[in-house]
Amino acid sequence: MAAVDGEQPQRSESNQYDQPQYQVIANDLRARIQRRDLPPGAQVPTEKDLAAAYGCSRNTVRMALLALANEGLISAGRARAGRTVRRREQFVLTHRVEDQLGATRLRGPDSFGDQAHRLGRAPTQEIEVSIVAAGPDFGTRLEVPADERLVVRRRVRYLDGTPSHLSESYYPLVLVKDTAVLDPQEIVPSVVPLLAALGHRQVRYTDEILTRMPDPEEVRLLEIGVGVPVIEHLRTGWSRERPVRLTRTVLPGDRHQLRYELPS
Amino acid sequence: MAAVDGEQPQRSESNQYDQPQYQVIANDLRARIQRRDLPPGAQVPTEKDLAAAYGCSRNTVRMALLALANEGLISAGRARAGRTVRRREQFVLTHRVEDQLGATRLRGPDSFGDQAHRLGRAPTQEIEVSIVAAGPDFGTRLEVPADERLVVRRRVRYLDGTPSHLSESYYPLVLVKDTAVLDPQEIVPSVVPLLAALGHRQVRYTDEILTRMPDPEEVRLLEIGVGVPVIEHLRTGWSRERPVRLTRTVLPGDRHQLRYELPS
DNA sequence: CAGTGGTCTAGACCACGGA
DNA sequence: CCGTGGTCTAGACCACTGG
Repeated sequence: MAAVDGEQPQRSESNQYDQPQYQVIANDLRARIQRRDLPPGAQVPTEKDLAAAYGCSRNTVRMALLALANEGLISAGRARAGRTVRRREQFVLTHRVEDQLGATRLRGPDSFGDQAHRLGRAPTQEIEVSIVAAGPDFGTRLEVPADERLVVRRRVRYLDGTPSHLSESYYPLVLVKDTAVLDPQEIVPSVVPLLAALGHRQVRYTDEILTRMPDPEEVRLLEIGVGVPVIEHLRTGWSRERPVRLTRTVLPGDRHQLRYELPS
Repeated sequence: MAAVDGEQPQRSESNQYDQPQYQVIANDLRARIQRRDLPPGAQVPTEKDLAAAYGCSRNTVRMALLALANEGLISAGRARAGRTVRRREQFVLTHRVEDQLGATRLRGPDSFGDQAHRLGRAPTQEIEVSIVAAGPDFGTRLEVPADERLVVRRRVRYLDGTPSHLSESYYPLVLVKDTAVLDPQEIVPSVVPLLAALGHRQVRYTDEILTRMPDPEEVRLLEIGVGVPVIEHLRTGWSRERPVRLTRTVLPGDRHQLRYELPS
């Protein structure tokens, strides 16, 4: 069945709807996964076997498998271990916002440690503090010029040694100069009361939530699999006068969800 | 440079960090895009030209380009039109939640029409009503058995004729039997006051936000490009006694974001 | 060590869309 | 029309990993 000479590579053979063969294979495998014929954790047949089963070349099978991997349904192969059907949401970390009974008790993504402990998992983190120019995106949100200097506290958080998520907080340098914010240590209880003591009490905030595919840096830092998107969560905190902090959290989509609990 | 006989396919030639060639090419192109050497909307060089430029086969170039497409950075090719650098967020639809000054004025994703008009764009929708079994996921959230029957109002919304997003609302059939909820028309002002009139006033709700890659059905319905993840937004509405509604919204990640504005 | 998936080649034909 | 990307083949070598 080569593309040699006068032999068309069977379009419309078992394929009345003129779909490429690799998509037919992908659809078939996808259906087998969804009807639990191939349950989560199961071995996907080897590329060679699939090629034999569907009567096509290994590359065609690979196109199907890569498509499924990009949909997040199966893992990439690891040599002798082969591919497996991906397990759904092993450890979902919930980022909760509550507003209970008039008492505005709000817990944001920073309750990470609490939740980890409640799940019986050991949270660790690496903190890195630096000073950067705001740039257009962050400058707009913090209402400062693009060349304004910001303190950024970047943390990679881990659960039981496995990367969980990335969280960066930005503060205008003028607001936090000569404070513990510049110290690359955990600030207890958190930066919010520290800002309040400096006269910048946070009275409201805005959350923006987007999704996109991770960049290679994030893939490396957070050990994100093929076909797994991330949630980007931007929280801008405001005092009565101005925005005082911006937190950017990047969450691998297969291990996290956000949750808001609110009165109607 | 084939894999013929005694000739290793140049590992470690211009490549001291032992990265596959297609990743080197992808990294190079990614850098050119990020530094606006290839600005949004620009033509990506043809596969043939890239193969010549990098001295490799077209398939290797294709692997690099497919990787970039899966990251959402470039479009798929359309014959003579070639590939282009994808434009960022053409029309971002904001789903806002506000809670202002004690007066709990909350606007959810259902303010779609309002926002569309404010943006000067024409919203349309297709509504489809059916009755389904709850299943485990929806059953748990609505606190009903998995075989409980639910009314589902499914709508595909469009802006200026272009698919915007998918929104499905689920109601236990026993709560809404013989009401307008079963009528596949827009309910004015909305279902929430209708439920309230039936004795199921919504007093709080829970939002769950996840991200994943779209399934082929969603790709087709919403015309989602390669490498674009979706946001799945689940809102469970509660009366004083029980959950009364569940809304599931699927938003293509390249055209939407969620936004919450809350007091601290 | 045997076999897996990852990478890569050098071809081929096709549908499609811009000029 | 002609060149583009989409699909497909039939090979090859390699790194890695499980038994």
